[in-house]
Amino acid sequence: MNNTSKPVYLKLRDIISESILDGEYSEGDMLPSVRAFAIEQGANPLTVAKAYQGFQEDGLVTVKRGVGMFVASGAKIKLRDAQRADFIKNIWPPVERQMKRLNIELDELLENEA
Amino acid sequence: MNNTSKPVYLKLRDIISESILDGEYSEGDMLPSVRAFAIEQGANPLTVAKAYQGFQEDGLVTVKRGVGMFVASGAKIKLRDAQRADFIKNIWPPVERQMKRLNIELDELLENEA
DNA sequence: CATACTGCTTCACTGCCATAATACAGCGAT
DNA sequence: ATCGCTGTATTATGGCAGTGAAGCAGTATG
Repeated sequence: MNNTSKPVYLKLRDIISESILDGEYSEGDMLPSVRAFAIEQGANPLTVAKAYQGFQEDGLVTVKRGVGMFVASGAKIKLRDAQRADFIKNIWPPVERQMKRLNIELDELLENEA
Repeated sequence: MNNTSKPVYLKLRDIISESILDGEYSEGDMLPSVRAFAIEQGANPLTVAKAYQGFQEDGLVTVKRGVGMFVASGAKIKLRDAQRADFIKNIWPPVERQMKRLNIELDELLENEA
């Protein structure tokens, strides 16, 4: 949703997600280390670790202790499916409800970008 | 623990908004008192007051101290326009971005409800 | 004035987020 | 084995948001 009023570790998680979905990090690639990513994003290493933690719990990254964290096999599809399901179940319904309440048509939303 | 991911005072705010937009409370009508609405919604009076507070700051309700809170003149249109603007500016863009990223077509969203 | 409603203010508790300073543990190259 | 990287655990602290209890303040009515 809004990236401005969101906890840092969730924003970091979104950045990783998008990087994987967009192919910036392919399966088997090593993700930035917690320390490197922390410096890059101006965050605390522990906050980055907290963001990474969710991915390993979901099996999207595998940890080689002492080496680094790597994008797991099938992570891209798995991530895509999970986000699609979440979007359809949790994101879209309130959006559609709001559109109906405010009489917003899809046309006026799609015109705004060529 | 927190099955309700959204703060109570924001949910209350949404309820008020919808009631005004749907015409349940017309302009000049008195809104439920903080205590009455608190009991009705199973919330704390202070939480209700906090929800109401945002509306008076936006000039959508006028306060007659010691009497009650009343829907301001032009509140419905004002509220509708504000929510439309917010939707188009803040809500829709990330939704659309996510749809593109996940290759979600509008068709599969609109089919689910006939 | 007394009563009963109204909104609102103050103080405090709780939980979550982010940060910090260490310290520990695993791996690879020199 | 040592050095330098990797992730992880511990404990503590500051800040902030959400909620709640009690009481203060304004208004209408009799």
